Amino acid sequence: MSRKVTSQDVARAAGVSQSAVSRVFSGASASKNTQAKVRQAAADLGYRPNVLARSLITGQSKIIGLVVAYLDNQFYPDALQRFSNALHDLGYHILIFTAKTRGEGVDDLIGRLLDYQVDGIICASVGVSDELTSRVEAAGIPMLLFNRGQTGSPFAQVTSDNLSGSHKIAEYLVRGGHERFGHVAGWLGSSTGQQRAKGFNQGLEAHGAHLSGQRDGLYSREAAAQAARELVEQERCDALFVSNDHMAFAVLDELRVKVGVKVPEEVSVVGYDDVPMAAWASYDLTTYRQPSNRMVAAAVETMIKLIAGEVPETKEIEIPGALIERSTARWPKE
Amino acid sequence: MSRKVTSQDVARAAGVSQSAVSRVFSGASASKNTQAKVRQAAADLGYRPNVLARSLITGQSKIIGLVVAYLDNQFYPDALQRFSNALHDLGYHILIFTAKTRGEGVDDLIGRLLDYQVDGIICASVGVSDELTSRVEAAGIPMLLFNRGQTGSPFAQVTSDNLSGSHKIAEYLVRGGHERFGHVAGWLGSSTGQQRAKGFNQGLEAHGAHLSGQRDGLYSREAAAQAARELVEQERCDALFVSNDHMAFAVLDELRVKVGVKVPEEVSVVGYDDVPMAAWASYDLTTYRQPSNRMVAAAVETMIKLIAGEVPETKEIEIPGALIERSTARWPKE
DNA sequence: GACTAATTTGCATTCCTATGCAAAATCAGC
DNA sequence: GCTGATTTTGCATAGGAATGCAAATTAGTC
Repeated sequence: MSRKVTSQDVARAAGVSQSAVSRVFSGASASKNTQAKVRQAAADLGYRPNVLARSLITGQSKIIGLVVAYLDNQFYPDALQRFSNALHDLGYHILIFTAKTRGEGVDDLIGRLLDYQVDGIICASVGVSDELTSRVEAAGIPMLLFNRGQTGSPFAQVTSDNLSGSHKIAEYLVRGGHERFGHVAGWLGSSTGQQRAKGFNQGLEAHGAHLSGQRDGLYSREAAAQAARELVEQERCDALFVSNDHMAFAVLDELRVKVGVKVPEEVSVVGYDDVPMAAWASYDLTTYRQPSNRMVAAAVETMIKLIAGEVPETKEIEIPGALIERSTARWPKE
Repeated sequence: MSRKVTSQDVARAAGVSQSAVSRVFSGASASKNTQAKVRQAAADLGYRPNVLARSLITGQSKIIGLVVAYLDNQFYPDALQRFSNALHDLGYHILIFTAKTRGEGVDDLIGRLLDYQVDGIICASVGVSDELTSRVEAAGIPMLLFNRGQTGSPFAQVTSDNLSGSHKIAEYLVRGGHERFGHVAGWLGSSTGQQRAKGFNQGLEAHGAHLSGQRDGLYSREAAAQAARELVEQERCDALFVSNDHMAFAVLDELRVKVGVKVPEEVSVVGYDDVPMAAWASYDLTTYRQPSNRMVAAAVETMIKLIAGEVPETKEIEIPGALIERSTARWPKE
């Protein structure tokens, strides 16, 4: 409709030059007088600076690309919300891309992100191919992996203490007096999945126990439910560590309702993440908390530094979590 | 790092003019020969058009602003995912804004959206003030309300059949042989909340029943749980309609675990939305399906039309849902 | 009031791509 | 091979805002 109002229009109305208008809105020096005139004229005309034009010249779009998968896992909408708030407070905005759950097509997504001259890219739980890695590096765009590591990757990463966390879970289950331990892993093609499996294993060994069975739950409800059933029925496990809460809920549904075993009397189940839903009375899931607030804060802080060209002291940030005792696993008797 | 590769660079490398490069990438006419040369040079240099510069001149940013609240209600991440996929397929991208759960500050958000020259704005479950309405209208940016109506609003809107849906729920509960009906409303300051309350009421009346009590659940778990408890303990309701699944889960948790009543033997609970979680075995919630796939499809289609300057035949689109019988409400005996 | 230092201002240019226009090249037809 | 029609190409400019530079204005000092 009404043609766009430009800084030219404001300049004319205020009786100053276009540069003056620009200076007022970009916070550069300007006299009180000009400030007032320009602000007034801008308000009258309904002028707002065109961010796209601005970024063309400053080279800063103030846009962060966020690639996210697994939105059905409550951990991610929750993190998204936090990212959104934190970044908006810093004047950044989020261009969002949802990746297919298994990471194909990510390369294409990121190409499109680069087209938008994003100032940085955050990949939540999404891996990046080598080819893409070099393209992003060549473009000189900071990138950060969230809740996902990648060995040999040049990018920053923020995760929880997957290794020690699952170690502690193993310990907890051993102390709970269980006998046969099973693990419903996250997708073992992901570093996070691998780390948690490794930590759990090491934790068991460290306490003289061992794994009776492990299945890949692929971060999917169906696969996890199936895996749990097998571990209980075939391997006769009485303690299950499920690699994230999202799958753990499926496991609980399967065991309680379909298989018909009592949790935790017959089988203990421990998750990982402590998403809000884990505290809901119907599940009341014993789990390991990934502090998403602190993870997001760290990720944002790091990203801002990277954008500013600083080299953060440490590229791989690990936020410590904590075991949350609830009612799906037998409590150790002290 | 390496300075950005521009169309100039490609032109030089390919031995053609900058305009030629532009034409190749924007699909305008160009000879086979030039096409090949340019494509080759672009590939060598790793050139990709700068979308921001392009949109500056075309006036189309290919960005859609999406304002979303209540991300803890699974309905919205789910919808977000669908929006993302649908819009990406059409070459659009999403700038996402999360609104505080009660809608203050939305005006500010949308101002920032406008700064980015978005081609359109979708507000999911978020109301818009009158002042903002006129600003958006003045800017000539198409806007669409998703899962939220607004009387007298000039904007397009896509909702489910809230009125007839909750009417059917009332009917279902009456036929189930219940005696005292309670309603845990959505936030009654929202049109959706009002409509569902109204439909439920009318449905009861139409079958000779009436409402024994209603509380505002404010779309929050805590408020809903409290409301349900009151309706059961004080109003002795044996049938509850909860205005969305998100609250219904809280109600089930409260009633089963905290209050200790049997669902559906003592109290029936029906939700609204049919989010994926409603089908999970632990809840197995009887509810009314809002077909988010069709709602999103309709929203996207309408938005594209609006952007193209077409006037859609109908501004208020209502997608019919369906009652999903599960196990939290007594089944009517035919 | 004169003279220097410090601010403020405007001019002109830049960021990168798309596009109207005119010139150049290609094609078609005889 | 020539003419006219059509396509391809390059030139120049636009789109909106930021910024280096120099000119103009103001403030500061004695």
